[in-house]
Amino acid sequence: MALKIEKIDDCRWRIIKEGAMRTEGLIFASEQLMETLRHEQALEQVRNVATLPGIVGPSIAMPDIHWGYGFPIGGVAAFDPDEGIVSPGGVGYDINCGVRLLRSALNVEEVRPHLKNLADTLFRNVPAGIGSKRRDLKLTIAQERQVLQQGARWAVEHGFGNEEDLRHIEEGGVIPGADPDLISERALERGRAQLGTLGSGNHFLEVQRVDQIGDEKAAEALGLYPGQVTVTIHTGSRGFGYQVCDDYLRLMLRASQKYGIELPDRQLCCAPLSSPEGRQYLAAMACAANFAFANRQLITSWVRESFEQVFGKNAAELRLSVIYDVCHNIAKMETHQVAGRTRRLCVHRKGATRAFPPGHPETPEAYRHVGQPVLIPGDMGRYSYVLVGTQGAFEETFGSTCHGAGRMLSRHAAKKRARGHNIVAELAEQGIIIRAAGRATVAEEIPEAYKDVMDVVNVVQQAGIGKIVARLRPMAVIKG
DNA sequence: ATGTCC
Repeated sequence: MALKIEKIDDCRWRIIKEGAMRTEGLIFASEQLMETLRHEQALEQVRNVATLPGIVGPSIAMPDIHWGYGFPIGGVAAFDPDEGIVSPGGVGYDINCGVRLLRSALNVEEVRPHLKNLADTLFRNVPAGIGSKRRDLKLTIAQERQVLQQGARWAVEHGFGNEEDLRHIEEGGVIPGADPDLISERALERGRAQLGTLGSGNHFLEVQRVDQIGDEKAAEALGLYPGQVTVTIHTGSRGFGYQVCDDYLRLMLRASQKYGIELPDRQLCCAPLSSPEGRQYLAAMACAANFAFANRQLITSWVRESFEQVFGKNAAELRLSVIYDVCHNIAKMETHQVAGRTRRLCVHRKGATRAFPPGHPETPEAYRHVGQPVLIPGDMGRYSYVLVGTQGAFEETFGSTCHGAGRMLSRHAAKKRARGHNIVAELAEQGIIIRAAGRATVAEEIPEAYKDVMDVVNVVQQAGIGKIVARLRPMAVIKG
């Protein structure tokens, strides 16, 4: 059935409510981005999400939306705790995939002469690639269970980082209510040697330089200035989160039947938030989210160590501090204002980033006057963006915004496009050093496979659901 | 995204 789509304004479109839809769809896109989306399955997925029980407000799509498992990637949907549901497909396989940004006291001129050495050292110290493991940190199951409950705090308490880091992570780096008893043996076994590894696909570790400032006041609050060197870590919960998602999809298929939930697509399988199955998923999901927070915290520690080795400077001189760490694949109970009423809601963000406004109590004190930092990676050839959350996002999108450039070519199409090209050499000509575990991953990740992230963040800023603070250019990229 | 199918 063809979707009925109408233009609201220069950056908003509505999927008109009809049939089994309980609410309308709201798409953030420019005219130009909408042209690329119009025939995408992803928009049907926005419509499908709108049929789910207890949805509050519209089924939302960000400008970087693309097709995902059940729910679109780049989607936001909020559900009432009594009438609504929670769905693993609304979070994604990589639970708490997220981005962490570190600033440094180094500038581009100081780093450039050591860049090759830095890339090699980072590549050696942070395992990358599918199935990558750390032989030096293989946890016992008992230790792993602690990680699942304590998240980034576990890493800090074991000598990897400091209390200051924890204050600059969404939720302080630990989601409450995690219950390791709800995790399968298989998930525990897969996760055991993967803590502190980067993974594959679009995950990366990048040394960058601050290229442009969009908002002086916010940049100053975040400690960013032109020519400064930063580091971005983009990874999630690895095979652990994948296995948790897989395990719970099975449970949710049964639960959907048990509670008589009609699904336009089996991949939307879910359970009422008020049911034992719904609560179990949230408690298991919290374990995977905490695994990912610990993962990014450990990698941060090895990034610091790598810089110390390469530059022969100590931590106090390098000042590699965490600006922020934010999730873009998660479902969380949050407090929002809906039609003038304060409500607790379960907000699913799948390929969407929390973007809380200035003054929000959950924004770290150092940033409270400017808004919560929002980290938007682009492709490895162009740039990434730092934004802050806005009141507009809080009112219109449950405090959410986009999460990246958005894939334009499938992985298969990207590999075809990359044929006959030496991507690593071509990027080296532009002064960007790539160190990758596998050639295939680099081909899948060619810059042309992605939309220009600038187009995406411009829509977000124009719509008022995010404010651009700075643009970051890649210098060295570690890939899976 | 993912020991890319236990």
